[in-house]
Amino acid sequence: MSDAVDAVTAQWNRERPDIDVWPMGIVGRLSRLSILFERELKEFFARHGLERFEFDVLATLRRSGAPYELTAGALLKAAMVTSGAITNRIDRMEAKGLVERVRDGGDRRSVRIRLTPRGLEIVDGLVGPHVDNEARLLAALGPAERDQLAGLLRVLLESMGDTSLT
Amino acid sequence: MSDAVDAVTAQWNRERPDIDVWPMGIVGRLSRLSILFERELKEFFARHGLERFEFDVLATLRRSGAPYELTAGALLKAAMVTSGAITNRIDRMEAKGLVERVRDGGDRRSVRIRLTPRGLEIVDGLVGPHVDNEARLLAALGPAERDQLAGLLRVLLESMGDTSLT
DNA sequence: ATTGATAATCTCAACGTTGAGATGACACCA
DNA sequence: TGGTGTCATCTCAACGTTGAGATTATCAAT
Repeated sequence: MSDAVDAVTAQWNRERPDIDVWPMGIVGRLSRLSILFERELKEFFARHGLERFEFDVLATLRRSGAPYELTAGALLKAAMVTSGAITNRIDRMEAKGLVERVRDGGDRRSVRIRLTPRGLEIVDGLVGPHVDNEARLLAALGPAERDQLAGLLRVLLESMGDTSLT
Repeated sequence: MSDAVDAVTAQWNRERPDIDVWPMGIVGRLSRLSILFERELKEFFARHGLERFEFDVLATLRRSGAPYELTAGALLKAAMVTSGAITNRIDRMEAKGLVERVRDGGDRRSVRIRLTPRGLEIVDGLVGPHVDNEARLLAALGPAERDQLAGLLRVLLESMGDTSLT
């Protein structure tokens, strides 16, 4: 079988046989898959009345454990967005009652973002279905292939310096 | 070794041991890698005076072969963006003299976007270095691992229906 | 020929992100 | 205690994309 990227590399081989474009076989597929997955996830969360980024923030807070709060800085690192984006996201989620800003701590520069009872309830009810949905997207792979793929991606992520989030 | 996603799954296992979050090991890494790669590519093209999307359009036209022209529809499918985005991109690239719109064909609804001599020269000089740059990002993988990874990603891309571009 | 359905592109307002800079707070050293 | 550098967050204008609708063209059936 062949996919869209096979067509791309075949074209390059015909037009520029002097160049071995093998890296596109990985980078290109990674990029396209990421877009397609993102679309599916967006659709899934929309069906449950949530924006993609909202679940992302809720899940980051939830998995950090009680009392379910993190600084804005920790959230922006986890989401890989800029500080402006996180401020905006928290503003909107605070207005919807999903999280709240807490400012009592020792360092008054930092803000702690805390899950509200409503936010906790929503994320706890949705993690399971979300994982099931992701599993559906990966159904084409067998158990051994999943482990293999995860392992190869881990090697790359490490080589890019993507370690820890705290 | 471990990466940021290992930290995420470890947190979930502690907080919600009832849920097996293995799909995150793939979807999460794919997403993060895609963002990191995108940043690197953006930086690379900036060093060569190009926007990321500009190279994308130039390369799509170049690899289609002489006379290096495609419809706007073909370009938006290849780039996976909406029609509004492609119109905007072509507008700006036309203003910079990288491509030109040609409207003579049989179907007067469609517009053919053609590489200008300048656009052709730029893309032909940059494909090689671009591929080298991508290879650098993948240097952590050995030859056999690359093939394995490309193959696994192809399976997923096919299962998502991502075939052909024409 | 006329109608209706589909297709390809363009238009444009709404939206979210980026990136640079402002603000306020902390830490260290003199 | 004053000064300097760094840090965490917020502010905001610029920018690009989305998504819906408008426009113009083609095709099939009658």
